[in-house]
Amino acid sequence: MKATDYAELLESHGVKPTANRILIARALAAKEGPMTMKDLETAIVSLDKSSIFRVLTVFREHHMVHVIEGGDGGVKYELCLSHDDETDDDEHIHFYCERCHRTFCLYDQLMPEVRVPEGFLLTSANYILRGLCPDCRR
Amino acid sequence: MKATDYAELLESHGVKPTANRILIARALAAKEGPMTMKDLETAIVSLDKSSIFRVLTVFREHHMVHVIEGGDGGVKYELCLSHDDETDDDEHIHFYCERCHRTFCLYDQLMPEVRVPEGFLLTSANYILRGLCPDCRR
DNA sequence: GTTCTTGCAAAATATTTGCAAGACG
DNA sequence: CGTCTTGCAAATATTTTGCAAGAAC
Repeated sequence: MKATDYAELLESHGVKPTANRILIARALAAKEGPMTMKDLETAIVSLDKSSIFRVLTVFREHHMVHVIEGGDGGVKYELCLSHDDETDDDEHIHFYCERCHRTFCLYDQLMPEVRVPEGFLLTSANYILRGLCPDCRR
Repeated sequence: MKATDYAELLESHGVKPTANRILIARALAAKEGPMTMKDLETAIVSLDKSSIFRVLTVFREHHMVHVIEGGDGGVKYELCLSHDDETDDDEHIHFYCERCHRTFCLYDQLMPEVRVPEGFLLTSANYILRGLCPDCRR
């Protein structure tokens, strides 16, 4: 993907495409699987963590990223490739390995449909499995 | 539930039933919905947070509690009423309200079955929905 | 006495904000 | 100019550990 494509992705979510935001979107896209803030700090040394934090806050508000939690207490972010500014779609299940602390995307396992009780408004969901990955299991 | 019942619950998970552990199990059972460490610190002023932390660590290791994440980055704990020392069962879905920050238990929505890829070993799961609760929606 | 548990203090992490300077239009 | 964004520093919040005293067996 080119920088201009990221600019378009940002705009389609109603986010002004600044240089830093494109950088961060790019870094998120480059990595297979979700990233923590620390991952991003390591991947983009030129940016301060507060800048990363604030960009991620904007991304969250505009549903540019999926927020993944449930592994080890930390929050992870994954670029959302759909263009919806209101809700998170294209979400999938993750698997967190309790030994090596990696998070795997189970792309083919979409969020199971659930019945939300009367009156609740659903905007996003987070389904994470925990256990041991093939490498750590043996 | 009486204190002796909690002692039994602890023992059935292979945890020695000390006074503090029973206190914490009791506090977890008393509250509708999962609790954060802070909730527990507030509920049991007589205990130091490090003690609570370590008790929760023991509980986790012995699958005495479900670890709920995915609301606001914080970790929440919920007493696990089954007696299995190896895996978490009786898990259900939660709903986190992004405005009032409460977490609701959807007791009737059990964890949807998912197909775990070859080689992965599943020990627990965490499915949390996010959005607005009936009170905050209006 | 040996081992496990607890409380206090403090370290280590992680998240979030204030503020002034800079970029953008 | 006026508004939005950024970087640096610093404040908060949270989780985790060291260690000595106490309890359990």
